[in-house]
Amino acid sequence: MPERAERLHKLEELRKLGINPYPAKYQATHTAVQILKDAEQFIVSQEMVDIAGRITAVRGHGKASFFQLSDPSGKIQCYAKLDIVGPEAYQAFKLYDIGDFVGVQGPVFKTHTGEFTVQAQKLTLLSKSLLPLPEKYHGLQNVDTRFRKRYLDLIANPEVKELFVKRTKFVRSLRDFLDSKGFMEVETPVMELVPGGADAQPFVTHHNTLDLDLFLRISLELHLKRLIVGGYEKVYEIGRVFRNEGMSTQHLQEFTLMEFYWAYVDYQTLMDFTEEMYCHIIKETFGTMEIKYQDQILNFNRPWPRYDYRQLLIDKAGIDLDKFPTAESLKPELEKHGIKPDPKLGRGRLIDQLYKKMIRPGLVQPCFLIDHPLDISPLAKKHADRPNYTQRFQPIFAGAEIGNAFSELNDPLDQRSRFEEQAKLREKGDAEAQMYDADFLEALEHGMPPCGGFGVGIDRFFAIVSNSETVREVVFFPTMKPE
RNA sequence: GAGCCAGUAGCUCAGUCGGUAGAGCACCGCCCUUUUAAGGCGGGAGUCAUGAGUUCGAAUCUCAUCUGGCUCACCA
Repeated sequence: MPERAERLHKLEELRKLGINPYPAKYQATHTAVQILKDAEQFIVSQEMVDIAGRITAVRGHGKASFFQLSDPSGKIQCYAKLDIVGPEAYQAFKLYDIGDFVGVQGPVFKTHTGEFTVQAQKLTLLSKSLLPLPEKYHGLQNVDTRFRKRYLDLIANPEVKELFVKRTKFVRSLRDFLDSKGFMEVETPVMELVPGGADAQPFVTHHNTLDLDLFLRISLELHLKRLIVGGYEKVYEIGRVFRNEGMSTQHLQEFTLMEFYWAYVDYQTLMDFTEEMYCHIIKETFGTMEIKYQDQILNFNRPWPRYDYRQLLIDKAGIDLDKFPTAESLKPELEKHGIKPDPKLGRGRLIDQLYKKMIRPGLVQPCFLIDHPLDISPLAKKHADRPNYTQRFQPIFAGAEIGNAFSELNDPLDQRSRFEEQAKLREKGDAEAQMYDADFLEALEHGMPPCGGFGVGIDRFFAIVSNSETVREVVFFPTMKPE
């Protein structure tokens, strides 16, 4: 690595000049953007400014040099001139590299070509870098390297840095919204004896002292409902969950889920609330309700249409679920549409396959899918007058389910029989059927008030509304195989 | 998990028919005191992803492996 050796040599040279290449602190007075915003005033007042940042470009001219300093606010040009900084400081400056952190103190001026520039009177090395940065013009393109060394991506590609600022804003506006509506943010265990609340395979870990296998949670649901049993009426959690499944542009091994539970309301109230919440955070984050996604515009303005699950399958696929009460009776319908049904799977999964193939891709503009079949909703309350359907909805846009909610099942005996049904599916080979959680059933038997519950994967939601190609783009360090 | 594509200097990329490994940026030396991807002259820098094979000779052809991307299938 010849460049590294060269920089190590410079490091020694700097030390010989009596310069500490790694000082502990620096007190800047301004950011790049602050200076640029009021540059005319700074020129008139000749006030000294002081900024700290990383050198990201150098344009040398012998006894004077322009260089670009980048800080989190943006970048600004600086000028180091032998006559002004003095021979020792200029000699040291020649040993600086692109990538080094420096502090620059001096007045602001305007160059012949009209660029506001800090005229360095004092230069302070704040950290010497030993490895070169990616190229200044093309940046860092290699996706593998961008994800493995995200810090280089953030340095080289400003739009990536901006994307993550947006993500933070997005999550904060979600949190602010829920707080403003009187919800309490809580934290519940990541390691569980029984992972529940979703159809997914868990990661397993081991507790040495107890000699006990534990699962990483796949959802937040069952613990949050225990808190509703405990007497809270409005709780939410934003937390990481883990699913041991395939990798793709739409799936992560760990992702951030938000779930909230609200006592005494049903899914209808939740649906209005969700519409309001989504519109709020989109407006707060992006300042508009019309979001570009690939070659389309998603229009989030309310109200969003609400489509009945059964009716939609009738309209779009010509299949009335009520006429196919068993898995066996439904299989020919799947085959008719070119789906070959897995013999291990139950009626619910078959319905799900049908929906994913026939319905979901066509749902581009924001809408709600409502009243899902019982078979695919093991934790949702039934409709009193239609026991094969549940009080459930999913917000959908860009052909993806961005959220899931229902009137929570609080009948402990019904919940017990649903778990038993899931257990049978597991025995038949459905690895993603839900596990029997006796502790949760006991909690329900102590009484849970009627309650609406909602969950959404933050990463996918944000990936779509930020027009990101993949969900991995909106996570700093997506899981990668070792090189 | 299946198919297709890619991997060459720190970065972005060329590399023809199999014949000594190339450019720009970055880095080093010299020149240059208002540049904007600064400029000029010169220079250093490589296990061509890895491992086998074919060949007098392989970045190039063959096979296997690794990593990534895209498409498809399944999970938010």
